[in-house]
Amino acid sequence: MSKDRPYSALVQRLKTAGLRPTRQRLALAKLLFEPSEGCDRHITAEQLHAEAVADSVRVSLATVYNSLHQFTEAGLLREVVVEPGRSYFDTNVSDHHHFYHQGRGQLQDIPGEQVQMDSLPTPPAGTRVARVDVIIRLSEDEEPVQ
Amino acid sequence: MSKDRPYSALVQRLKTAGLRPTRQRLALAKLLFEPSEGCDRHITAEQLHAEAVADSVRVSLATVYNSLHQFTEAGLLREVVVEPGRSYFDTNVSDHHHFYHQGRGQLQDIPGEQVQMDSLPTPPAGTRVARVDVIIRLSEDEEPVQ
DNA sequence: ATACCAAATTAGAAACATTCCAATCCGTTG
DNA sequence: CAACGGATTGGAATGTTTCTAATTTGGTAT
Repeated sequence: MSKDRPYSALVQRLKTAGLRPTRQRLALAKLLFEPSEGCDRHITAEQLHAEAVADSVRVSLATVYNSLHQFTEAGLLREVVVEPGRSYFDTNVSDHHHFYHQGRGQLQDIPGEQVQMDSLPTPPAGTRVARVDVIIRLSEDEEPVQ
Repeated sequence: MSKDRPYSALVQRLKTAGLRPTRQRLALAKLLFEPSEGCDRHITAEQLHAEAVADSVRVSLATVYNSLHQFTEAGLLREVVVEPGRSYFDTNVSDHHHFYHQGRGQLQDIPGEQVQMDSLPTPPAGTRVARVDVIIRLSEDEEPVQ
């Protein structure tokens, strides 16, 4: 009777998104969203696959890719593109932006309200704004505080 | 005596950047910067290579990649990453941002002054801002003007 | 329960952009 | 014009992502 209790929230989340709560999707969702619900992760497909394998979850890389894209389409994840040849998936889907630490290859969230734009251009005719991405690219500071 | 006249500006541009004005680099620079000096191009390595080949320039894809990166390091180009797995190179190196037409896979410049930010977060300790990229992602407007 | 169907998963191949490599070529300098 | 170092080259290698066709699975109707 308590069989699916610990997963019920995740199961519901998947069902609501129109995704069958399969063993693999559930395990991936657990890894993505549970470490602590407020904690925002920026993870690649390969990394998530490695985590799953390390956690003894039997899941193929293809399924990880499929799931990440399905989660993204469902609004459970957000895809972040900051470097060529690799996609990051962000568990934070609220309105926010990113620091990108070139060199470390590391992403960090910036709460939406910390970036205020007081003017945006109007989109070209026949189009509408789907999203605004602000990426603040960081370098190592070569003159540390003395 | 007028042997290198038509190229002198480009030759100078390469030399100033510390790049030997080889046949290949000159031809690529011509394709990139000459179509009309004010016109801003967003081009991939493959596209530039195709243009070169179409223009009977004998140059390998490896050299196109090398040159694009060297031009970028020299500040003659700017690399723009908007979709995973492909890099665009922008001939406009002034302060500006981009519309990205998802679907068409097409970039369009936004003059710097059309995006005004009245607050930016301070970068984490030990880092400094290398660049701020604003990408306005556009979708097809599903309800056109009637 | 059981059978069924559609959806999901899988391993491996394929695709794709990009980088690497070692051999050759070419610009520049003396 | 010789020689040196940088540039170019084709092809192989890399890394990520997508595709494919076969198999497995979850949900539903029986």
